[in-house]
Amino acid sequence: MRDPLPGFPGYSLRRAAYATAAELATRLAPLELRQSDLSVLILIGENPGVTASAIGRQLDIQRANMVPLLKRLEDAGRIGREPIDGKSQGLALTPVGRRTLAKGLALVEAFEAELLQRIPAEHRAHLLPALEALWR
Amino acid sequence: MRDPLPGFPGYSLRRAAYATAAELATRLAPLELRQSDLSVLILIGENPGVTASAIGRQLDIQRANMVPLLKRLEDAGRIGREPIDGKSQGLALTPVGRRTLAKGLALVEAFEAELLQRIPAEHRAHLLPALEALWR
DNA sequence: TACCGATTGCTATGAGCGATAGCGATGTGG
DNA sequence: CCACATCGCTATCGCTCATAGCAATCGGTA
Repeated sequence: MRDPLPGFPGYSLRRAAYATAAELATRLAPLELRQSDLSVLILIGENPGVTASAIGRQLDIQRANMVPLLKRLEDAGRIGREPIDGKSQGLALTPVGRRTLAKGLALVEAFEAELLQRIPAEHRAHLLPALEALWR
Repeated sequence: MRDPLPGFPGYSLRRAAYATAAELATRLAPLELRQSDLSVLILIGENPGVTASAIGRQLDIQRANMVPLLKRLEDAGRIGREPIDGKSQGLALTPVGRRTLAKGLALVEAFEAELLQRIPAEHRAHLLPALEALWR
């Protein structure tokens, strides 16, 4: 079948993103961890005491959408909240959260390394800079 | 805030894909055309008489999800169906569909060219081959 | 100090895309 | 001829993201 779509960088970008996201999700599933959960855990781990709003801004997740995400992490005993003042709360990992983060991070790092391996060597180093130019 | 995520190619890939998809969707909106609609129109335009199943296989869209998509295109008078045999139907563009395709395609090609321009010249040519290695 | 605009966390809701399970009808190869 | 694959379809669900609105609180300024 004639199909000009793969020749479009934007189309290939979306297909590649979907394919890799689906594969990562499969690998994270045994940990009962979504990609969004993990990215939030990573940020909380690196920045103990951050607020939900600050994380949302960093990851471009709307405040409204942080609510169920954080509730899920809290219900799983992975994060704790501590009031900073009357309206803000600082987030931190629990011991369980730290273990989950360690497992998830190891998994992701292995996966990311695999992705790079799939790319022909001569193109490999160019991917990240090219991608960053598209969204940062 | 400390944020190691952009250093992961997979993460940057998803962010870049989302950002560009959102921008393209905005540009297609005035045509009342979704990206999935346009990709299907493109394939039908290039392959008059194809079946819904064949398009779904090519684009990795489940048969079940092709149904509302094609119904939308048909309701908008953009495609027509003609029975091939008792269970298959060939799809073709209507004159309206051809016009829509031409507009959408022009828009997409301009957008894709813009995307490439955003990428520093030394990385530009490497993006497509690197992406294709990740999903094809 | 009193006030007003900005911020925070939240509820409710909808759109878009994708997935699965199952169904009746039909085509096709052994 | 018949078993099996395929086709188009219904129904339904999950995930991600979006918007609108709300009460409470914070912070800078008059």
